[in-house]
Amino acid sequence: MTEPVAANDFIRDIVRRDLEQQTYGGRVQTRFPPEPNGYLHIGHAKAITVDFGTADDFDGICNLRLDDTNPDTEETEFVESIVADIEWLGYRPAAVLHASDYFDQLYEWAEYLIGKGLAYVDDQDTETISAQRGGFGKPGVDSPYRNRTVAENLGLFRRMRDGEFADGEKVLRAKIDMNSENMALRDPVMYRIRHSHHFRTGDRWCLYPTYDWAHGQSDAIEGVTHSICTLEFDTHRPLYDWYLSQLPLTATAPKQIEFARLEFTHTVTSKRRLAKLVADGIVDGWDDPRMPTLSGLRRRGYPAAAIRGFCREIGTTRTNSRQNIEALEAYVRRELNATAQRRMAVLRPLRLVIDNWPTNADGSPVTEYFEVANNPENAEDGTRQVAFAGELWIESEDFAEVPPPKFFRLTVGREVRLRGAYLVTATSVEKDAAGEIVAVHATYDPATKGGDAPDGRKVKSTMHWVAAAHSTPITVALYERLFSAPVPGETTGEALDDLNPNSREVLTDCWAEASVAELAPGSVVQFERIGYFALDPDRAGHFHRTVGLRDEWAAIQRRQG
RNA sequence: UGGGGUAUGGGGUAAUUGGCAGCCCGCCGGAUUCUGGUUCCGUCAGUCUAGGUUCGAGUCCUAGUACCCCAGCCA
Repeated sequence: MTEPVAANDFIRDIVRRDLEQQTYGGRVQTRFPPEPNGYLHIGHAKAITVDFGTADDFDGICNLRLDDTNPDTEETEFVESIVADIEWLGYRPAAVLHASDYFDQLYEWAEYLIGKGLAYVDDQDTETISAQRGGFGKPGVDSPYRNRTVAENLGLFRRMRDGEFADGEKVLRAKIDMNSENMALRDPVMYRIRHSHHFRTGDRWCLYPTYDWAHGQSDAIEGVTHSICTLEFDTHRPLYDWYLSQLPLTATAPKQIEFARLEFTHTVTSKRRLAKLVADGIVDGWDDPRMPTLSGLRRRGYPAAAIRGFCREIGTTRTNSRQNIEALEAYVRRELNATAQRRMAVLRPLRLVIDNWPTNADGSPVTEYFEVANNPENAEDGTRQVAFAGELWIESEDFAEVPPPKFFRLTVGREVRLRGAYLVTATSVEKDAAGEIVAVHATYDPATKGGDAPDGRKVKSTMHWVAAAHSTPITVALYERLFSAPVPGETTGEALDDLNPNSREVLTDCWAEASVAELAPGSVVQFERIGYFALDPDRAGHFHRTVGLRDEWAAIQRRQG
């Protein structure tokens, strides 16, 4: 699939203008700044394509910066997965950096602000500070500690750093405006005391900067020009700018730009809630193929190019929206149709017996081999040999004793094509004591070898099949969507109660043509007329359903009610 | 409740900055097809509301409405 040209969006307009006006001396630098407290998900894919894509388009650079300012939630495991997922998506950071690299500089700047009388140590607890902050439309009140002297603040702040106080006993606050209509400006907390082990800095610090105090300053230290983030930080921009304007910076300060995050129907994209699915054992881990994490989608066979193409396609805006998950799936199909090899497999087998199939001199059934294209969309993928014999498996839904309207497939008296092999006509059904069909009997027309009738007669259906004696058993995890509701638990924030009980369904009595044994682990194939399936990297013969084919027959049945 | 942000077909997203509302997905219909897949052609359908300015408004003005974000020592 050719990658579409990058959309013209408002972020690129801003960058273009800064380039024209030489705001940053012709430089463009962005950053992708996830907190390493979970795995990256499809929502992050959007941010990644925007951050890296914008830099790429203007010959700039984009760093990965792990925003590791909260030691209680962050782990090395998450850093490693983040690095791997970005690479898988097709981007390479100019550098892998950490906010914790700047703890010393941040501390120094905090003392600088204290020196300017712009920060103070507050002895009150969270609840008190929160109450004093006021509310929407209600002004805050000054902390009784707001007017401590510089010397006193400095002394206290150093003692905070030196570990003389317990968690929560004191905080450092910026002295801005307790009456601001922007809540972010009502003396925000810059540092809190946490006697916690940090996965990188260990026990060196018991003082940790908050997001607001760390983020813009980290951008400035790295030389970021355009700091692209999501919409919820919009009201933080004045604070972002305030900090930078108070510091002794020599270069032009970076610019925060916000855009709408990516959300999907039927999909949770909140790290907190994804973490809960993992913790509750509802999924097998962050990379469970049903998860919307990049590692989950990868295991499930979603091509990175499809995700990239989708993110480009939907553009970058400030409008909150929710994408239909089907739209992403359409991109996956488009990509896979061009790249996935075709194989035949039968998921719900029904025995088809060709009564006039010849036997060898010794009485054993004849085996015939047909050459079948690996991908009709791409001749370079070549062909393979598929065995055919008188006992076959066909899809049970491809036979109907009493055919419904518009049913083109096999029924007694009807001729259909077995793909690449012969035209066959069903003659009778065989039932067990309970009346269930256990086999269908048919005759084949030897003149239709390869699937074409010399007299030019047409059949309405071409079906897939597997020769019983030349097939290999496989298991297939269907992975219907994890949430049946379009917007799972959005209003309550907790409700994961619309979990789809069928999301884990695994079919075991499945047969595929023998050649699937040669498939590379992790590769994605199209089982013809069924869908795309990814071979599990660690379990031979186990397939994850990536996405189904567009299903015209299902649509017809729906229309018929 | 104060502030900030956003509104274009069923879902997304454009519109040369006041000049024919375009594109993608979907839906529906048709053609092709050894996958009821793919491909191709076609149809349906939109500027949040009410006023105003203008030869002309998605775009400008006025007044409303709806939705999202902010009162963590999370990010």
